[in-house]
Amino acid sequence: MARSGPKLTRIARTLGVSAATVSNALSGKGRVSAEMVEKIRATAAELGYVPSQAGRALRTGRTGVLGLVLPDIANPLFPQIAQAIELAASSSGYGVLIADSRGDVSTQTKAIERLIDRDVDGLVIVPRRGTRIADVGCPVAVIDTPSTPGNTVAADHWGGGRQIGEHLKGLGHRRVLIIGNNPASNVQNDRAGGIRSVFGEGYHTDTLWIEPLEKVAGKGCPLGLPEKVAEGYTAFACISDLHALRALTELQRAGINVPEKASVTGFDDLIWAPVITPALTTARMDMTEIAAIAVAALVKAISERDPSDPEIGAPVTAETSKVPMHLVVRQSAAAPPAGYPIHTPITAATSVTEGGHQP
Amino acid sequence: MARSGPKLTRIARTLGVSAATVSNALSGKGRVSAEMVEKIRATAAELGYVPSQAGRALRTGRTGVLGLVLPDIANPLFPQIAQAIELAASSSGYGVLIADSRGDVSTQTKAIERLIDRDVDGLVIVPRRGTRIADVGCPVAVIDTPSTPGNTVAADHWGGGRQIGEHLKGLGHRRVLIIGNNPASNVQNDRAGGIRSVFGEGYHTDTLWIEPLEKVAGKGCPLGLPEKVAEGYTAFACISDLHALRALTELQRAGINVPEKASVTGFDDLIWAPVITPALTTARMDMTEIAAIAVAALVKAISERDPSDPEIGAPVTAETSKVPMHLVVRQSAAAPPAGYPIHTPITAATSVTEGGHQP
DNA sequence: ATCGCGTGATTAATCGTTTAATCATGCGAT
DNA sequence: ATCGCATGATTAAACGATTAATCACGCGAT
Repeated sequence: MARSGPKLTRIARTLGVSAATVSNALSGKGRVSAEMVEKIRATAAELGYVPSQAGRALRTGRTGVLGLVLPDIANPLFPQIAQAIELAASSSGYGVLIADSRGDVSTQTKAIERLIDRDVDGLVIVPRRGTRIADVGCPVAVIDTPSTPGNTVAADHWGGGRQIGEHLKGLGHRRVLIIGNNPASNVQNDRAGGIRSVFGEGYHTDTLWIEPLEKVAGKGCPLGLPEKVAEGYTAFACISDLHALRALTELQRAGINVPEKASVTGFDDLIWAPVITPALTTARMDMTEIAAIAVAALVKAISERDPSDPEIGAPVTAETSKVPMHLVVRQSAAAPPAGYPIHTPITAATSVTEGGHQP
Repeated sequence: MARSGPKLTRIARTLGVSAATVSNALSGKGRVSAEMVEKIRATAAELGYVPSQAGRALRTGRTGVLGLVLPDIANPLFPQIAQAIELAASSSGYGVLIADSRGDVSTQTKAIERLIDRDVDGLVIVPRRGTRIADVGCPVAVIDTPSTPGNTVAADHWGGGRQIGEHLKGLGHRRVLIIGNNPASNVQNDRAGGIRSVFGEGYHTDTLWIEPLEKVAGKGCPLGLPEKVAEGYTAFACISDLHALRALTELQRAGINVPEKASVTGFDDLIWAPVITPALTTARMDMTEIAAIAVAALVKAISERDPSDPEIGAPVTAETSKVPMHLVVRQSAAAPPAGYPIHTPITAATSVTEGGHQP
């Protein structure tokens, strides 16, 4: 779209100088007298001049656009990510081009290619489960989990898991069921691992993976949580608010009140977490921070890229970094019910058996 | 980012022809012999040639990029919209640049400007509540509700409301409470209106707007639904799944089982609607269809735009169209409890006052 | 007086593609 | 034999900005 706005030469002509001078003045690069700069700035503003990205891109090889690739754009966490990235990018003067890589890995690859073909200056990729991003020809920042090797920016999912775990432990829970979707996801594994890590001797944790279960029982099938309660589980630590919601409604439906009879926690602090009853206790990642780091790394890589004419491969990458998660305590997790430790495990942790009695 | 790929001239040189011929062959525009076209196609493919968007954009004034402006990117419906638009756009050869207009109207205006400044060929805008989009200098498709005047593509929210209403009425409900967020939203108003429209004489509906309520009672406050049940309401028709979720958890928590003692319906079919207990009955809009229409209209407007050199104003627009919604029947709505019609309204008006007694 | 140099601004080339205008050529019709 | 014309390909001029190279000029130092 050729914007209506005036061109560079228009300003130049208006002031009787050359286009080069105007360009220099506006970018502060060449040698231009202070007063000239002032005059040019003024008329540029007055005329509402906006440089043509196309012209600039052609000359400089920079489009000022970042690509954002998402594993499944329909992911409920997506809004947070996109919003944060867009904000960070636009305040650094970059635009954000999106691409959905729904479906399999090949779709992800194609999405990346589409973006590259559109000459993005860099990419932010939230990879599909277990995907490793191949070297594309431009700077890439991957948002996944710190345990993923290489150029990754991520929330400290493991640490978040620990926080949830500590919280539950502090409340007095000894038997907790971790509920996740798929163990192939690095993020989910880290979260689950973090939770498990705080429950040592004398405690018991088990993990329920939904996807495999649904393979046999059908999509949207009951998770069998009331039975778990009967088995002595008092807390359900879900790897995502989505699962927490599912668990919570299933329990309440069965007359098992949350948090009186069972505690439920989530992850991500999705938009509805605060408004359900009981409001959900969860762990949130600091997307603003993550996005800021990812974009900053990208911008840095992009600007450093220029000198190296030979753009062979050289997928400049963001540094690895780890952003802490925040525990959001609300009402869905509380102390386990009074007469609870009927089913305490016998084995390894005898101590356990002792510890968890009486009201 | 100057892609590694070969330039147009590279192909030209390889075959010993001029760049113009290659361009013509690839675009099928000028006069090129069939065999030449074939040869050029072949080597282009072989060399992995991808045209430079920058070069093309500069010459043609077309960037091949559409802008997507969202009222609140954090809106849970956003993923569906973005995904659908991206798909439609990319299969028409367009890229999608996003901009978040969170916050007030002025932010929305700025977001639009940012996009325009980046030379998008067209815009898809999901406006903030009650916003009217000013004439920007490029084709615009607005996704809102059919009752919004001018160039709009939208789901038939009113019709969706009617479907929900009919469903509830068919189930035997006579007193239904409509729950929405804010009456200033065209979409919400239409949905509510559609629901109301099916309940005539002998029925009673009332509407609860959450936002005003929270102004005084605080965010996340209880909606007081158990009291409403006591007043004789048997169905809660929520304007969004978000509200439905809130209603459902509040009711279940109070021991009012859904759908046995009260029915709950939503709108939008958000991702978790099928997995909660009971699974949510809701009305879904056909985003794929809506996106396809919006993008098609935009693409048409863009291509027709060229001849008209004078690009003064002329905000070419999408035609108004209305896409039907789909009722998704699941478990959260059923017939009202047996001994229920104690409180059946007598006359339209008085009924209200009377209606609200006895448990 | 001249050389050198710093300053402020201009020239001109370039990025890669498109496209109107031009040119060369061969062939059928007058 | 020549004119006209269709065909196939080439030339060259944009598009709008950036930037290396160049230029004009005045001033202080030799």
